[in-house]
Amino acid sequence: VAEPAAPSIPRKGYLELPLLRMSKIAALAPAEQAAVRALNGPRRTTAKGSVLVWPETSQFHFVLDGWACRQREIAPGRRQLFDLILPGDVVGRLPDAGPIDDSSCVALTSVITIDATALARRDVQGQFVHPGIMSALGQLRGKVQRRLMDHVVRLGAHSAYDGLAHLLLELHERLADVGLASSGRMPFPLGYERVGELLGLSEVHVGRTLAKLKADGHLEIGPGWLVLPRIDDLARQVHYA
Amino acid sequence: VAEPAAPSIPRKGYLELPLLRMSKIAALAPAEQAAVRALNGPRRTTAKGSVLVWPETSQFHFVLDGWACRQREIAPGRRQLFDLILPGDVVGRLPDAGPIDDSSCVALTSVITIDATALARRDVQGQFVHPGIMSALGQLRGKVQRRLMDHVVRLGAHSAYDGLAHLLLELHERLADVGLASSGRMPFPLGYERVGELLGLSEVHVGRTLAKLKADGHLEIGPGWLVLPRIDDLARQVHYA
DNA sequence: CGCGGAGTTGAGATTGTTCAAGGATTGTGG
DNA sequence: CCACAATCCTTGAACAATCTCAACTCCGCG
Repeated sequence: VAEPAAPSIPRKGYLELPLLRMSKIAALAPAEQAAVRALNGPRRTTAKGSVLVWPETSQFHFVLDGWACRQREIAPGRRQLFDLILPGDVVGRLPDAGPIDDSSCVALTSVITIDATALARRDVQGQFVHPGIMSALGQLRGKVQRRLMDHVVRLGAHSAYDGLAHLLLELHERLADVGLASSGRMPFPLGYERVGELLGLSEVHVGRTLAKLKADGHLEIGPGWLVLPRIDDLARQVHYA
Repeated sequence: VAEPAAPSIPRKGYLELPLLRMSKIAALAPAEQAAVRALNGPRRTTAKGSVLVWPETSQFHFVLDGWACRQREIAPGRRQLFDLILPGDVVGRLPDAGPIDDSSCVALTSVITIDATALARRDVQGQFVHPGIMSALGQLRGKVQRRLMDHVVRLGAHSAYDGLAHLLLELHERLADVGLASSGRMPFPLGYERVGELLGLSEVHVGRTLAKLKADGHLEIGPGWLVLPRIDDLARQVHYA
């Protein structure tokens, strides 16, 4: 039952993803849009399972393709995932970084990033050359914290069923923001064990709960993708957003 | 079995608490310490159960006495607590506030606060008059995010027993920082239902789990206070930071 | 063809919840 | 000083959610 994945973005259009992400927050000036599109540093590929690292000289990066996560190792082989990092997201040490920006960032699939430090350039007065971009980046950091709070609610106050539904709905929303998901269909490259590490559930129970979602007609799933066929119903049912 | 609570702070010494909190992060200049001690605005008392609010003109406040929390209402009568706010902590809208700074802040006991906006004063060049204080406040905001991450770990990766132990150890550490706890003894004005709302547990299970901690010789508890008699053992046992 | 990873299924153990009732403590008014 | 209500803690028993272990399937890949 192989279905096509979500719309794929041509390699040369990758930079549209962070642009879309930022534009969802505030309109960028044409010059700022051009500055993003003009990024032409080397693209760095991080293999699935590896920690994302960058040279000391760089401050932050855009994720152009692939999924990663923020996580903490609790014990050998046991970890808690805090947040997922999706195509179009920003990683690195923004000015005023918080602890979450410093937590280790691990590739869950093969991940392509590009250095975006150039966008933080300042003029001779010390003002940002692209204030709109810097403001958008600051608000993106705010969204990370907001998601962390949502995650606490999922873990503390939701059943496995509701928490899983919330997670999928949140991911759909984030992917839709950058054009990678629409009308319930989205890429989904995570194994059940990773989902379990996000939600504090065992791999087996993730499988059973997903099966329940399927049985309720709320989910179709295949290798690397999934569909929420009645996404509005589901959102209402679990009181999403 | 009434035991004395933790050392009480005389009313006129309340401002030492935020001072201690900030000093744990970075040494403040003598002038900055004096500026904190010189705060003399009216003290505002918020009744247990009420939301903490402040006039529009003020930016942030010190909590001088009492416990409060960050929380979100999930459904009527159902809420998730994100973090506790203890004496000496800062609340309000710092510059660069994140979503958690905006979340509703509810008094869990009677709470006394004082306006500290004056400390954010700037000179004619636009520089902060008390840069050490502002830097400390920024790092305190970072600690909030760090605690939010710890909370995710407690909720997602810990058993009730371990999570509860972690919570008590964290509170002891924070209270000890401002001189309100030492060698395992600390004030503890929370009911079990509140603890349950923090940890995503039912009130009944909180009671049973605390009983288990008592049975293991790790906890003595009374009205408004508790003792962790073998705090180092406990910290080791549950792998506390 | 065989192998390994990922998903599924079943059975039993554990953990945590719910409901309900009983005891202790505290504050209040008579 | 006592009676009363309110609140919080404790306990028991039945139930539900989730975990663990283990076996089995399915599929992609060398």
